[in-house]
Amino acid sequence: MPSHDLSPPVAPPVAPPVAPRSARAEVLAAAAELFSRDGYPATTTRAVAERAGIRQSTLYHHFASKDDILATLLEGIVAPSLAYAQRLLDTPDPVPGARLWALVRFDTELLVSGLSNLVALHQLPEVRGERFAAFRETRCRKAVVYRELIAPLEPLTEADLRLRAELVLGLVEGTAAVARECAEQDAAAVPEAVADAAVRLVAGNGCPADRLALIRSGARLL
Amino acid sequence: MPSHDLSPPVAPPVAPPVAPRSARAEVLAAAAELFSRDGYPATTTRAVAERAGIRQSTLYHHFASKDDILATLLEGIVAPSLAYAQRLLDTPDPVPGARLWALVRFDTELLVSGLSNLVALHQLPEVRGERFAAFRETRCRKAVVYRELIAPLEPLTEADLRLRAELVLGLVEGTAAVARECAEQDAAAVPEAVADAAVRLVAGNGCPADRLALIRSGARLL
DNA sequence: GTCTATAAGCAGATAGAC
DNA sequence: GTCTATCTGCTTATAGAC
Repeated sequence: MPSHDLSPPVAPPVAPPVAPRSARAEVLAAAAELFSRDGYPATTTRAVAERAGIRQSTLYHHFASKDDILATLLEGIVAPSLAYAQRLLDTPDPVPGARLWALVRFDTELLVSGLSNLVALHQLPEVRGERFAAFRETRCRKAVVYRELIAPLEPLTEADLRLRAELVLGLVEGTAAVARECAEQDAAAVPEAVADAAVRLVAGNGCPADRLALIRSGARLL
Repeated sequence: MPSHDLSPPVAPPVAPPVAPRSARAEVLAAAAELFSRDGYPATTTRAVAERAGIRQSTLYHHFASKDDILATLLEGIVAPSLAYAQRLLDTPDPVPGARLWALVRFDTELLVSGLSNLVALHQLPEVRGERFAAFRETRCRKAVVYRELIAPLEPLTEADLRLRAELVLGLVEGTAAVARECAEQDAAAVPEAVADAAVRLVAGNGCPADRLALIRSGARLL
């Protein structure tokens, strides 16, 4: 006898509209929000658990420690940035400065999109530990990419090149926190403004508006 | 009988070569160092007291709370910056951009001279409390000064002006932490490099090297 | 003003039942 | 995998002698 009437008359359950995040993902999301808002040391594992809808002790089935949560978060956030940066290195510059513009825009967008304070953590004392070596390593590689993108644009000594790359990084990271405050502003405009500023900052002989427009259009090809 | 042989044959004790800092000053110095190095929440009052050469409980004879120490520190650091900024506002620009250059240089020097992380604290969650309202207020006034120094340099909309001022602030604050890492670099050169970068960043039509040299020399008159 | 002693609470992490 | 219960240690801050 066919069992066709045992099959449900309605459509079988499909994925709910909101993705059914695993408990682990729920914890990461909660931690990202709280670490950003209140800072890492000030956020208790109890608060993270509560927001994730589980008990404090259950955290330790998914993560070895509080540090482990932070490290996972940081690595996951920095990874796309580095991937994009590496891709840019393999692409020729359509217009001189276009790749730099694109990378700064990408990074700033990453930072302002909800996790600004989190990425700003790279300069926090907590991240000095062994557990975060991989994260710091990634940040160093970012600095190298910036140097390689800037080098063809300006005749600079090695020291000046390093310095200017660090200035761009400082601008990106320093602006992230700032951007959150000015929520009044069109938040979408901030990453592009930072990218413009970075290009002007790097250009020793100035970067007039028309050349900047050229760079912007070149960056759209990347 | 004269007691002349009771008086010491050597010179009477004079003030020791290192200034005899009061206990309060000692605490502030210790806290500045530790808050900068390890972060505010991670620094215990015990550690501050130990470094200051007193017991933990004795702190509370000089300060009402741990927050009180931080607030005192922050206000003391930001005050000279604001004083200098206000003075600049009362002085005409010898060369367009000279005042901006001078202020950025001053602020960056303040930040890199040992207390970088401390000033970077302004964007930390801890400083959101009522106790730190005065500090936040000061920072806002700094932003206003930057706007007023930038406004005469470029024809900008109100929104763009605000944005560019925030970018300069972000650059200054973001670079501070960075500068510490590159101790290899001539640390003295960093503030001037940041000032150069700020001027280039602001200039919409570019700032060639010769004009920058002019600005630098103009800033020396301030 | 500095000390000893201690209060009162909360942190991160673990044990073990279900 | 999630829970309840709890351990252990450390935190800021206070009380009160000297």
